[in-house]
Amino acid sequence: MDQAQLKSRFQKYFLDLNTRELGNGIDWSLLNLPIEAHSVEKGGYLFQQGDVVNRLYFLSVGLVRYVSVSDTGKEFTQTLVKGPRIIGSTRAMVTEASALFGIQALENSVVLSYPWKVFYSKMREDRAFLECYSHFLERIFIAKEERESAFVKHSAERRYLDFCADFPELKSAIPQQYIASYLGITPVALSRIRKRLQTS
Amino acid sequence: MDQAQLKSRFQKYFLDLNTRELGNGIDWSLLNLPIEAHSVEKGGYLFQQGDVVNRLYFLSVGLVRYVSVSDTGKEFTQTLVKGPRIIGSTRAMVTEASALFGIQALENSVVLSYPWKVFYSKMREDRAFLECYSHFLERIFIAKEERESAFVKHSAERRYLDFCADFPELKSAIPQQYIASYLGITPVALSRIRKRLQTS
DNA sequence: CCTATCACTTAACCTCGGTTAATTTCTTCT
DNA sequence: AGAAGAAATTAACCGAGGTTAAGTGATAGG
Repeated sequence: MDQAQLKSRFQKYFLDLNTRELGNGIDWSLLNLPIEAHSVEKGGYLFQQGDVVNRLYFLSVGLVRYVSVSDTGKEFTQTLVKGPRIIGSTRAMVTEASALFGIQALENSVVLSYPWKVFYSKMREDRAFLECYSHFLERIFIAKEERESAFVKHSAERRYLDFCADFPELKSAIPQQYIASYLGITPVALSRIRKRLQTS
Repeated sequence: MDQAQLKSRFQKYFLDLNTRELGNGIDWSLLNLPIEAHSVEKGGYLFQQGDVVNRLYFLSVGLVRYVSVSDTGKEFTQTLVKGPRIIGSTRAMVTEASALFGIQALENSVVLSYPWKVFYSKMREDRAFLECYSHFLERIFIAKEERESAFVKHSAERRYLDFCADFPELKSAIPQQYIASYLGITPVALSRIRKRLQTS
């Protein structure tokens, strides 16, 4: 696929970010910057926890999880995301610090990227872009707020039921160990919960 | 205190949000909107979990905690914040949904506020404001990313030690039960941890 | 100064989820 | 189809933290 096609994919998604035609005003001509394409095969990592990553990534097609590893070696899946969607670590990108989590592909995936600093310094001139970017940040923040709330307020069993309701298509598509890791428990514990549920 | 003074306090803080003189470009004259002042005494709530709150709040002076209550009645302290700082629920404000947490004052506090919709619809015209707002969103998102990471990666004991290092001034200023709630454990468990630490 | 209240500590017991390991089922590759 | 590897289940045991309740300080108001 050539640059023009990659860019139009990226831009099309960026526009879709907002229902209220905000994105339409963005002046993409500001941006003459080569876009990069990465393909990550199932099980592979786009980047690892601890890497310094200052690129803006766009998962064009595929499925990934954000995974962080604890002191004691336990894996926790922060998010599951299906393309097309913007992915990456806002923190690492903005602060140029090393990432607190890695991104692993659960299916063969295609990712596009721009270097954030350059991308942002070009686009920040554009009011429409800034408004889109704010909306994007609002959305990811809200998602985090909701996930945090669910985590703190509900039991693992309840979280599993919510997961099944929220992602019916993922329930059977991804290995149970990743679901467990998303729920913050071990595969063994999830297995126990599933048994408890089916016998009641 | 009169309107002019309240506004200048608010604006001064908004400018301080960014080290790189972003805020200086904001055209505050766009905003002729009465600011409201609330005083919340120690133990009182600015708003409760479940309330619909669509205002932008600014904690001018004081100390508050964001607290959410679980299914089973357990309290969890999401954040502790000391003024001057912008506070509130981005999610509730932006989506006009009911808040997932309440805000309780741990000291007598003074809070200023604008109605978000009106405030934003006036200020969004201003590129400098949008850039400031983006930076604000980045910052709160990054803080959440870091707290989530600490929660997932570290034990309660480690989180307590980190808390003491991060907020030495709060360690003795607020009741231990709130620290426990911030760590995601009960006061009893915190007491056990403290004992374990001092004997070793 | 005394009492009521609130915060903190300590102890006994319990529960949920973690750990390890053995067993079974599902995939995938030749 | 059959073998090898990965994923899921199950069981036995353990431990961190929850629960309840009793006891000890502290602080504040009368």
